[in-house]
Amino acid sequence: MGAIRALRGTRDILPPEVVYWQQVEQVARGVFARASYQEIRPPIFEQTELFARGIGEATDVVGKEMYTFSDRGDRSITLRPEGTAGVVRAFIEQNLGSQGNVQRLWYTGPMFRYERPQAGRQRQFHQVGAELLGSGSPVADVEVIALATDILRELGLRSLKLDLNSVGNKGDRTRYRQALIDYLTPYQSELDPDSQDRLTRNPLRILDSKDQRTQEITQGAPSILDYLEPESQSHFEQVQQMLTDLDIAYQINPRLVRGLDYYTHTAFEIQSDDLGAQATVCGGGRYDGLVAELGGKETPAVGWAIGMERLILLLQDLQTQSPPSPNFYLVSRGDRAQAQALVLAQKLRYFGFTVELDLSGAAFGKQFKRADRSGAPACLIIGETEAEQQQVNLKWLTSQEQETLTQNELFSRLDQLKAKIG
RNA sequence: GCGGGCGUAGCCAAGUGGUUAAGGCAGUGGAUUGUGGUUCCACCAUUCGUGGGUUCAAGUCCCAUCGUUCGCCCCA
Repeated sequence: MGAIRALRGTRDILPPEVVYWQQVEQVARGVFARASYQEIRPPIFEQTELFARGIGEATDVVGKEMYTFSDRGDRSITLRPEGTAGVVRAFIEQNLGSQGNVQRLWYTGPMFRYERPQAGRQRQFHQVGAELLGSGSPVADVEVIALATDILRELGLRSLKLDLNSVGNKGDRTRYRQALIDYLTPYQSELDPDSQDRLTRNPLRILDSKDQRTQEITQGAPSILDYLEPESQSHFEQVQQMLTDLDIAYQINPRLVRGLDYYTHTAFEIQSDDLGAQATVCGGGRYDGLVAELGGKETPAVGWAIGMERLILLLQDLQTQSPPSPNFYLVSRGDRAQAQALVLAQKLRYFGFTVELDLSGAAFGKQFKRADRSGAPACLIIGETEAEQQQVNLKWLTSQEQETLTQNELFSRLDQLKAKIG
């Protein structure tokens, strides 16, 4: 009947689900705070150029998934498809690295990609991300990976696996790329069509093709790990050693390739078997070239992003959370009584209680039913009689005990009630 | 962008071409006109996502479209 619906790939996150989102945000905030990471909030849209240059013109994200439009001033604008480019732009523009010091930043918010929606994949989706700018040390890589594993572990998620790889520096990758092309070319006609396409454009991505024949062929392909310069190799080895020191389990996956062009050296993904095709909960790595690519000083950096929707799917399987119950449910009937109930509610709130006010004016029986459902341990009742006498009935919903006091008496006992309600 | 499944009330659903579209949860009213969590009764879809078609007859078959879901793709 002409009702307007949410756009495809967007959805309303309703209060029962928001509880999980708040849980994730709270845990993430705590982990970040303890590691001295500070929150940054860059804009949701940026010049298209930022993403084109940062993520890479040849990537699918830039090539066919961005929400790009012209604004009224004829600027080409893009809704951010990921968080790193905006953070790096801010880092450069605001001179956050001016003293050569390390910046530890985190962010959360919506991202936008024009894709076919499926479970764990929306057009508007949300990420929490961490970025450590200004350190090329393998310690930084591991610090950052540990943030992600800490958040996931604190949320109670087990049975996630961490895949680790090194994609080396630019030179390493150029040499490996050539080796891979040399290896694959004789098999060209046997590869799946997508992979044939990539052979010249982006051969590394052929490694994570799901096509069976392509997988068989790549089984015998050279490994990037054999093409790392000694320095890259040493970096990778130190990362592994430190992960082991921290008891963070990982497996090396030389076929792990990230889809965004800016990654160098360490690349990692955290995956779950319970998410179907969209198994990656967290992905990230080192991106030493990006700051310079976007016009800043040469600055090493490493970071990751967690997909909130996917994480919350896992969390909902694991535990049940309900929206919080109020301390008091306020039952009232009649104009004067309702007005007094409102005043009472406010005073209780100022004292720190959570209070839900029944606005229905319905029969007491109905209001009690709702009081019960609200989960409040106690309700306060003001009817015509109480209103006249400035009284209130305090009823404990568990024991059915009820007493009548004056409203002033109630206020004088708030400390005592606080102790009782907790 | 490609391929398959699905779309019945706020939610979960039965219904496989034949007259009045099960049931449950939630909701509303009442038994109980100022006291809940149990119980009982009543009410709650002129209509099956939307539009068209086939048929004497369509929720049921066909086409289109929108949405959703699974896979490809992509990625968090």
